[in-house]
Amino acid sequence: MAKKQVYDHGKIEKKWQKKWETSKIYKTDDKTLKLGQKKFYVLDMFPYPSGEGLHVGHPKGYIATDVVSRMKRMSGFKVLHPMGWDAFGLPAEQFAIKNKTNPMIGVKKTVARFKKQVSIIGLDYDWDREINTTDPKYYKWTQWTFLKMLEAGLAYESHEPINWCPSCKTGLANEDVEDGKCERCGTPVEKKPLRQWVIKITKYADRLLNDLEALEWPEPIKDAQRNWIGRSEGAEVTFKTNTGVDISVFTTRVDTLFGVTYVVVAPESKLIAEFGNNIKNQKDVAEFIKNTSKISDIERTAADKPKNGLKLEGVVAINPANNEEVPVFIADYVLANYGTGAVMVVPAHDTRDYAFAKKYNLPIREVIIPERVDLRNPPRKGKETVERQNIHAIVKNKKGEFLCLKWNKFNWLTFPMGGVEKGEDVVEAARREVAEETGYKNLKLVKVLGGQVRAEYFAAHKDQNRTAFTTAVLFDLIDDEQGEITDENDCDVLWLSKEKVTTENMTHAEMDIWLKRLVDMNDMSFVDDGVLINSAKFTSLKSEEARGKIAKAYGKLVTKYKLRDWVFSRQRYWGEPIPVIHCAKCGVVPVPYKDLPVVLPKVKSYEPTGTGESPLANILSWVNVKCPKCKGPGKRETNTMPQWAGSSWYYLRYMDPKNDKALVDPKKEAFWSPVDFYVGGAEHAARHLIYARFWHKFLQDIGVVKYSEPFKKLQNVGLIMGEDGRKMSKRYGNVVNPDTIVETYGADTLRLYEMFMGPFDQEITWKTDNIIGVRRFLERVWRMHERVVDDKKTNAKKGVAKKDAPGLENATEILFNQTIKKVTDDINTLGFNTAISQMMILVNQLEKSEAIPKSVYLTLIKLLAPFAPHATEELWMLLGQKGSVHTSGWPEYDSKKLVLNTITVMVQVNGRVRDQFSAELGISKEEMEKLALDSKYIQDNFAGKTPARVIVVPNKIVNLVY
RNA sequence: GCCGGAGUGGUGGAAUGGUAGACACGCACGACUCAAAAUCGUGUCUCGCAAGGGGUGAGGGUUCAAGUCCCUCCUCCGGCACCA
Repeated sequence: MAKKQVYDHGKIEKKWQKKWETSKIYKTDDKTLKLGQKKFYVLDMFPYPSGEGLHVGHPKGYIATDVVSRMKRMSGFKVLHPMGWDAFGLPAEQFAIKNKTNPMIGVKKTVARFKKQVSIIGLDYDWDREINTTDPKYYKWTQWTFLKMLEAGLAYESHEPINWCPSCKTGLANEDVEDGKCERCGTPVEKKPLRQWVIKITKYADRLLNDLEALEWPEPIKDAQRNWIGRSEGAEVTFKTNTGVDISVFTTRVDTLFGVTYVVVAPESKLIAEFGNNIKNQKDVAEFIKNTSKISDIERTAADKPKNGLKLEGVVAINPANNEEVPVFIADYVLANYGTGAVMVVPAHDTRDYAFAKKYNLPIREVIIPERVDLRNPPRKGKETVERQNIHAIVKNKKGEFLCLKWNKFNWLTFPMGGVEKGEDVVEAARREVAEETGYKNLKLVKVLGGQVRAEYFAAHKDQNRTAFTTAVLFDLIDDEQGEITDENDCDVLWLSKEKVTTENMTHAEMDIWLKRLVDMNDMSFVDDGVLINSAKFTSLKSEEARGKIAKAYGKLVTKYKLRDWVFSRQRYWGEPIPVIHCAKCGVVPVPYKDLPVVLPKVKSYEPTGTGESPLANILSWVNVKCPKCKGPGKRETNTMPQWAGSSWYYLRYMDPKNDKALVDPKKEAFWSPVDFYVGGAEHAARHLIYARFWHKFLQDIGVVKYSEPFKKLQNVGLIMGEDGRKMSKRYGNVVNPDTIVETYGADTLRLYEMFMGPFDQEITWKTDNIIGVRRFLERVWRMHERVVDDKKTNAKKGVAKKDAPGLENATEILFNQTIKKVTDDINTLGFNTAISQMMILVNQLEKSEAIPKSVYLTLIKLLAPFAPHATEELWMLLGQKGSVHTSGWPEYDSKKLVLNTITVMVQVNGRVRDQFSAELGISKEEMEKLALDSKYIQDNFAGKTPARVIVVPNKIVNLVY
């Protein structure tokens, strides 16, 4: 048949890449779009073409989308698989500064290099749809959308302090700050008041949160977004002050309102100025504010976070719940831009407040206590309920044993315990009870073990239900001196080791709490929900119930988000100009739509000015324009947009890349949206993926797009690490260049290897040594073509009828069908590694036969085509097939031929495999059981015995339980 | 601290609750060769000569049966973090 041919990957790959380019077989023709036609939009997160070039980690995602795209095309879908460039931003600008050339030139070069590197891998992009965010024809529509947002009141100017990177000399959005440092250069970020454009993304917070639900995204990414949006429900309560200015606070724990012992205001809060001369220590306050602003965020939020504050002398706030006057502080642990910028402080029930209160020696008032119901002595119906103040005395001797009482009458095991009598404090009461019940006199107080615990139980010795508020007091025993035991209860006094003092052994319902407090002696603030005490008419309510009632009585329920509005200005050159004009008379005037795009002018110096103005401010001929409204003198906005602007909607432009009348033709948008499959790095969870979702929702609101979400299914690519286990980076000298691998092993091998390495979404270490495995596989497939024969011949040889093609032995034919099914399923679920391994299994099997039916081989070639497009295309041609394998149909399997007729049944004894036997598929349960009992192992070991139980799993297992 | 994810041979990894280690790398031995490379074959979790036993981070539990489900803990990775 086919003549002998060597597998020369270099020659083959170059040849087909050229042919595909000229024949445009991957072009997505959309002249004939019909709604309802099967479509598949598969998208890579487009790259920032940096000068560094690619390493082998970069194309992993591109290869995956390529495999999916090719498989879908072969399956008859209309496929959109485009690529473009996200090219605005700092790296290109730094390049410009260094070389004093327009960044456009640098971008052109790096794009060309990038494209070349991508091309040799044989990806099936439709390059006619290539886009570039820095192309004025593209950013015209970025600017257009901004104007629409301005119109909708979503874009506004603000002068509040923002994150400022002193090294990049530009403002940053919250999302661009990591650990208090600039995400790009690592410089600690400062706060700087600056005029800037901000977008009200917070208005979409609820929709961004709720719509996550229906997305087929990895759960961790959805979680990261939920976290970032940070919805929290709470209450706003207003504290009146003696200054006439009210302080409004936000809290999620309004149930603790009666425990407020002071109020704290953020140093940056406007309230400070509003209090004015009421503040008696103005000088100190000013000093404190100055010092706080000097410290960068990174220090302010450093590891152990010391909380600094200062009392505002002369200012007192009134707790609306109890009309109590409480002092007002400023402190650095309160943020101005979350909630109301002021908090009510409840040291007893918040760890931060607790730390602050301890440091400044402020009162701590407990209003929530844990509660337990004693399940072993639950309250009984019909019995009187008595409230009691109790103590539990926990006494430890030098051996570390605890003093306990064994109650003979009730089978109880308790600490010495009892009620607090009039005029006694808890420590006195505890000493008294120990003396009365055990005789021990000499105790040294260690500490009171936190606050009270509420417990409900039945006190059998007094025949009444108790609601006890119990305090535990911890003592060390000084010596064994014992007085007389005066208590009349029949108890034995015991010393029990630590191991015996457990929740199981001890009768106290509060035991788990005591044990926890014995271990962690420091943290005494109780932050969980519980039962209210000291809270007037709300006392005895549970936290949750109390929140609703207290909020209603003294404030209102509100919802807050951690998400902040999007700081949209950059004081840099290389970005989309924000299309507005400032006019002395008319204020902010949008550039008329017909004048878009506002093209970025060429400048001599790209250096950032650092003054808060972008370098554009120096180009007077560009800056000075007529006001479009009054025709008077105006000035262009010189801030530019962040890099995230252009990438927030690029996926829409691929659908209609050359349209100069609209952002995208609605018909095309309706056909292609949403992106069916989106692949990229997990690092974009909180930025690109939030901005893009927001942008899309806005476009939906103004009728540009049809659906509410842009990306239906998202998949993260796992990083490829260097051979040393570290991130691939020039810094570590562990970079592997894909060009070298393609040169030595071929693009098909590289593709197969990257897909075979391991689970697609998992981080994995590159090992050049392992590549040889997939290369050998490819060579075996290649050599096999020499043994291909017409199906008629193999059928004749095996004596099978023609219709039973492909004329394989039964077992092989089953394997063949299984392979078609598994490869198809696995590509759909991104199990590329197991898809390849299944093909390897088939090939290993086919290797054993002398002749391979042509139809079988052609099917194998098709299955392999998405992974190794060049070699398979060549083999397709060598076997005399017409057209391209990539436009041939995707194979289908025979669902009747997925399982063998002869099965192997395992015989288990007590769940462990001991023997096996063969049987016909579909054998009855009874038959299986009988054969299992007849098996050699059972006969040898259990002859004559009847199993206690028999479990039969049809066609698989018989488990005999003896 | 909070929220996620993951721990399986020498290595990468595979296993709808049903034969743990598929597939591949590496290694060992063998065939071919004057020889080597390439290729092909056999073996390769572990203890044991064997029969047999043990084994999926640790410990418990559910089940006829657990890598898989539940609980406690340990380790590693990722995200968020003074968000009231």
